Amino acid sequence: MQYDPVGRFRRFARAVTMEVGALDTSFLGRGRPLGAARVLNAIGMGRTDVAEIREYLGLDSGLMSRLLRSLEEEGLVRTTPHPGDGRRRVAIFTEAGQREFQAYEELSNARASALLDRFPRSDELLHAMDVVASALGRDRIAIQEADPGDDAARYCLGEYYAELRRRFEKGFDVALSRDPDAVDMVRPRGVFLLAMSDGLPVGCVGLKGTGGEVAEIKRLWICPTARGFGVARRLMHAAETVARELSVKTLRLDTNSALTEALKLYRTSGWIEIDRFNEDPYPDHFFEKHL
Amino acid sequence: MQYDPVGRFRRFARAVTMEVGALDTSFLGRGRPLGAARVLNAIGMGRTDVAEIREYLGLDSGLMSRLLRSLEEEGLVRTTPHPGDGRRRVAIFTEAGQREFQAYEELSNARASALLDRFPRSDELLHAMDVVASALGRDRIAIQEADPGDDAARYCLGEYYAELRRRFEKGFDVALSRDPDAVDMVRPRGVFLLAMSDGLPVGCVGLKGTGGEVAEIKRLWICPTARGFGVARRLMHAAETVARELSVKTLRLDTNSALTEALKLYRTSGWIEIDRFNEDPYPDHFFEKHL
DNA sequence: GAATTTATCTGACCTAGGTCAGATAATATG
DNA sequence: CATATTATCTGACCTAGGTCAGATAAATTC
Repeated sequence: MQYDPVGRFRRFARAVTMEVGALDTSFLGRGRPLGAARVLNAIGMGRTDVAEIREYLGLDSGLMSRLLRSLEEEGLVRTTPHPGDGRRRVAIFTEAGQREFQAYEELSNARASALLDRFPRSDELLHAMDVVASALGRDRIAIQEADPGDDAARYCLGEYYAELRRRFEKGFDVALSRDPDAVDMVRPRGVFLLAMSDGLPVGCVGLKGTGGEVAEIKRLWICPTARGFGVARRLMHAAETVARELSVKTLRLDTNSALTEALKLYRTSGWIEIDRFNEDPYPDHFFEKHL
Repeated sequence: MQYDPVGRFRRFARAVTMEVGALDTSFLGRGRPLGAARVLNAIGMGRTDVAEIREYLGLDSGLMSRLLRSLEEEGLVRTTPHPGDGRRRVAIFTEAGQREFQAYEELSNARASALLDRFPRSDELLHAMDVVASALGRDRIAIQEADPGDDAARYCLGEYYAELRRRFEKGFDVALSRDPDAVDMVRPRGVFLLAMSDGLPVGCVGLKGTGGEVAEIKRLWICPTARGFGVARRLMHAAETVARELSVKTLRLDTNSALTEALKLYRTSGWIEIDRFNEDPYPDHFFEKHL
């Protein structure tokens, strides 16, 4: 039974603006107005180009200029001309700025931690927060290349194997499967792609190359909270683009009929079902696509 | 596997301040500063006492005064002296004010609706929002009396029956159970209590009286998203308080061993297990408490 | 009944945030 | 090369939000 969806959504909005708003305005508390703190934070997040910060924070150029100046006067930031374009400027932290940013980070982490500690069933709460954040941030999910050995990549692979164990009737043991060597999923042989939603990995796919004209798609996984937003399609598309760059002419993949969403995706995006091409015990469907 | 809880929480905070912040500042859009709109909204939510609004919005008395004045000048609000206390003032809507508040409500509803419509699996999203809102709003859950025929009460009872169907081995059919007459759960014979979390009912309990010195506790239910916050204990405590007001000396209840949390609650709050006192097919445990 | 407390109002003042119209210099376009 | 366009900066100006010190009047306490 649905008890007034709009009312429930608005209750949610009220609850978070009360609690989380406090987390946002907590940028106060170090004797600096919110605007300056936000710029400091944007720089800390790796945005150095002034125009980029300005666009990200939605600021007027005049205001932006003044905020940067105040941070410079505090000795937290230095601005230098952009190497390739003399009109632009880039902002970088001084050592004091780096320390100040770290102080904000620790303050934010401590608050978040304290808030989480207050709740029983915090894993359920975190899962709910993931669902909400993935939904609200669906338009900001970005595809990026990663090393298959990175923490984020290993996290995705771990979740992927866990899901196979749950969904395959006989379970899943990665040792029995043909586990591709990591080097086959690193350029120039292949690539490993992650879908990142504001810092959280929510999907992955591997392109396992051989150095020749045939390569294989492996390990396509989307976090349950990020399904339905077209992330799989974007990951596959990005993998195909890399394959073309690496002069691959034919892509192959195998999958299991328990993975119904994946099967549907392959069938609606130009893949053609072919005969079994390996002796892996888990797959029962095989596909091919010419680039 | 937990991928950095604090990071996940902060990702959530960023996502909602982006999306939901827009919903908050949407109080703009009718040519009125946020402060005035928030006061208008507070009045619309039933807060008429000026001091009460001031405290709710956390405003300085000077600012509050000016905001009220501006709403008066717009012809949206009238202030009159408080009937019982000449220092206080109460703010009430004029007809134009009522219309303006309605306009804000419709605007907010439309935005919420549009935002929800963008998502597939919106029931999953709403459930996640309920989990988050219940957790963040746990300190604002209020117990109130209600008529067992109200929408909110019927919603709780419906969820309660659905849960029994799921949890009892043989299912549950309310027609086979001794369904108390509604009048037994209305004063002066008994009472029906709801736990409300910012407008959403998240729990209930019935006190079914006979007019005599013995009464029964029925229909204790807590919404899954609100469990672990002590709501059941508060509901039971409130029901006992009403029972004492109604001169009840002995409380009884029956329950089923599938409802483990309830059993645990009764055993740790002064209830004593007694022999079966009715022929209802579902319960297998019976308790009594002397007030 | 005098002294204190409480709720509201008023005027003076301040800061943060934001807009707008040029100025300046570098780059892109014809 | 002349002419746009772009990124930033500067000064002038404005509004919203908020603080503070009294003023006023009603209620409470002694």
